[in-house]
Amino acid sequence: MTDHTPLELERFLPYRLSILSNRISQAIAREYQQRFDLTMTEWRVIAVLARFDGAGLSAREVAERTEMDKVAVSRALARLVEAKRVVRRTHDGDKRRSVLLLSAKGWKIHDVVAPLAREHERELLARLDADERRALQRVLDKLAPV
Amino acid sequence: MTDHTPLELERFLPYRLSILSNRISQAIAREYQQRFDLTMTEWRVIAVLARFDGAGLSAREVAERTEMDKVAVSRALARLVEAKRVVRRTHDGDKRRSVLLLSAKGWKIHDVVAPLAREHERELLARLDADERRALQRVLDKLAPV
DNA sequence: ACAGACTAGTTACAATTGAAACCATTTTCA
DNA sequence: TGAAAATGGTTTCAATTGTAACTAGTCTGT
Repeated sequence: MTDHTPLELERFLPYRLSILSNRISQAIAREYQQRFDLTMTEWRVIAVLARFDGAGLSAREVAERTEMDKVAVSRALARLVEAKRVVRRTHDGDKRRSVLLLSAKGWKIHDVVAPLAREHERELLARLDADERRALQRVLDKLAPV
Repeated sequence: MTDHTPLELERFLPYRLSILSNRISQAIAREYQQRFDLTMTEWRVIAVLARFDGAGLSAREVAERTEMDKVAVSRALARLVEAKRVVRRTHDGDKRRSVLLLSAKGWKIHDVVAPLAREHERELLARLDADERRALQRVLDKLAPV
């Protein structure tokens, strides 16, 4: 008799995390997707460019920061530049590298979506008490160190 | 002067969850994908069929339980049935519905992958102390109620 | 009994994605 | 120096996925 002990999916951590994460990302994405015709990948690119404002990140750095692969980033950037949401110049001193900055248009989107995303996060966290919030933060630090 | 307060991605909950969840799922998936030529979708189908052993779930019920959409499930099932890892019969009394059961082959895979997945989970949770584990559980219950 | 609404599941087609190959440039080091 | 390796980024092609439309079967209300 072999051991058929099944996975209790509804308690299995990787599964629950995946469900939770999908639900949350989807909820936020729905809003900005139709409102700005923005994919999640594109939004993340905008978010890092805003976060490292003035740094003139390269595509590779954006990829690192977002943990997305470079092809995805390259494509997102192509669309963003095309839509004039991001300005792309060439690095002086290294002609391979691009220098990326949000345009006014890009900032405008950021300034709407970022508060919206924060609001969403706040609503989520409101379901937890202070202890639980702290614990969650600590757990994330331990499980997914940057 | 507009408010450019950027999102601090590295502290933003939805983002962190998404990174964490992807890392974990990928880590487990890598193992069974090459070892059994099994996609994540297929593995989840196997997992629920194992979990509700004997119930003879329909495709729709599998879709509900896995929170995947019915087309994805339909395709996963097509491959699983083709590979004789799942047996599909027709429900008596409702010829639309299928009745799904793991075959011996399917169980064999389950009996390797399930412990492997559990082991992975255990390693993850080992990084947390008892309090943190409890807190995580509670937080998940609150944020993603079944 | 049977028309219309509904449900289970599949198929077809377009859009998205992933892997590998690719180009241009820069770095390394013999 | 300059040949080989490495890096930033894009392109290409195939595989995966999402949406909508579809088939087949069941249920509902008259």
